[in-house]
Amino acid sequence: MTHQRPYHHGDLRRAVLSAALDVIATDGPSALSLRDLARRAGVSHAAPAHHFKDRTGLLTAIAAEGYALLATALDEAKDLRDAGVRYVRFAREHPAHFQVMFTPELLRENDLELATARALAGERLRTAVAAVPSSGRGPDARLAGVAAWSLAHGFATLLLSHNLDGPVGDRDPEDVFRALTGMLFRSGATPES
Amino acid sequence: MTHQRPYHHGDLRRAVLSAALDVIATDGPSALSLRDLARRAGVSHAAPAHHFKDRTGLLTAIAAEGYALLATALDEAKDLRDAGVRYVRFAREHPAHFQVMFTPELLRENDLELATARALAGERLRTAVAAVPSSGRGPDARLAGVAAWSLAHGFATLLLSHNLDGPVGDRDPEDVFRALTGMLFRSGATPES
DNA sequence: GGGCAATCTAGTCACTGTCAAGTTCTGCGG
DNA sequence: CCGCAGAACTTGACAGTGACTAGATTGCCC
Repeated sequence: MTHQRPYHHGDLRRAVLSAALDVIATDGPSALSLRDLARRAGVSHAAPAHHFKDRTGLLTAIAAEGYALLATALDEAKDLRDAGVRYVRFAREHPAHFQVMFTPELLRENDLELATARALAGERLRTAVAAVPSSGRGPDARLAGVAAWSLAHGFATLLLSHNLDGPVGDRDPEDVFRALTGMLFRSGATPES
Repeated sequence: MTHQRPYHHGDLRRAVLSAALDVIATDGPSALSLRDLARRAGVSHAAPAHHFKDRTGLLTAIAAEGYALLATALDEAKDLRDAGVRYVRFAREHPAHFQVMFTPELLRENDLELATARALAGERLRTAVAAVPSSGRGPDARLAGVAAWSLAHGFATLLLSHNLDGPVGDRDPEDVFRALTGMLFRSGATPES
């Protein structure tokens, strides 16, 4: 596969992508520089633009890849709680993807690959919600989906932004999340006007 | 009437801040340019740097202001659900603040003003959680707080990233959120539409 | 008034994304 | 095996950016 490459890199697209994921995970998307990525790959400054049209194209590709990864992760979920756990795990294992996926102003929203990947992930989410018997497909099956998604998404987001470092401490975040869902969905949960 | 633009702007700090909020709300923090803000204020390109040391300083000031606004909003909350509603309302009314507040890599974390404002907002959140009688101050009062925060934060975040445009439709997001909490924290009170 | 610090201007430097045009390699039909 | 179309990459240029500096202007307080 890869051997000597004086001129052609071999798999520049993948190299740039993974370098970008590193940068985003540590310093955020705004610290991303195409020239820096090119430097890391040992390639001229304009080479990445050939694979991803521009900066937005690179980020869009990352988001699409993220939605695809999320879809496969949710695919194997046993029930809704497991789907939530997998959602949180995905955010922790792929923080760069996660961050970019939910920052629409960085993406080319009309990109085909992005749209299909996102649609697939949304489908997976919806089936996980529909698997809960009590929610049925009533008018508030949607509401249940929004509730579950909000909880998982909020937890993941706060986790990544280091806002739960205190409360969670050194416990396994997935365990904490499981405890959360057990608390909310048990009958006779904490009443509240 | 004001005659020709004087040498001194008058309130450049406020002008730059509000222009920055406009830009961030529509195009995100990465689209923010100090030079552009200076241009909008009709001032030389280096003028903003005198008020906010650098780009990071500007964003840090915005985040601090955001935490202060959030603290006062939560201050008047009647109960935990109301606090959640106010949290969502804050995110919708101050999307730029909200976005910057939870993007730590854009901020100067050791800034004093930021730290105190954040601490105050956190205090308000904690008292709102503690006001729920059954949660008491047991070992999972923390857990309840994380649950409530995650739900509200996730809902707000998904809302701002236009991921709930479908499910929520044209309903008032605050009403939807109220319905959510009624669903999760089931009690004697029937969830309203 | 006189001085002084806050405020703003003007110029520079290194860096960035993007474009256009050139160069080198690869795959493929003949 | 050849040759050539095009993909992959380079090179060079341009405008815009953040950060820094030195200097100009102004309001303000004694």
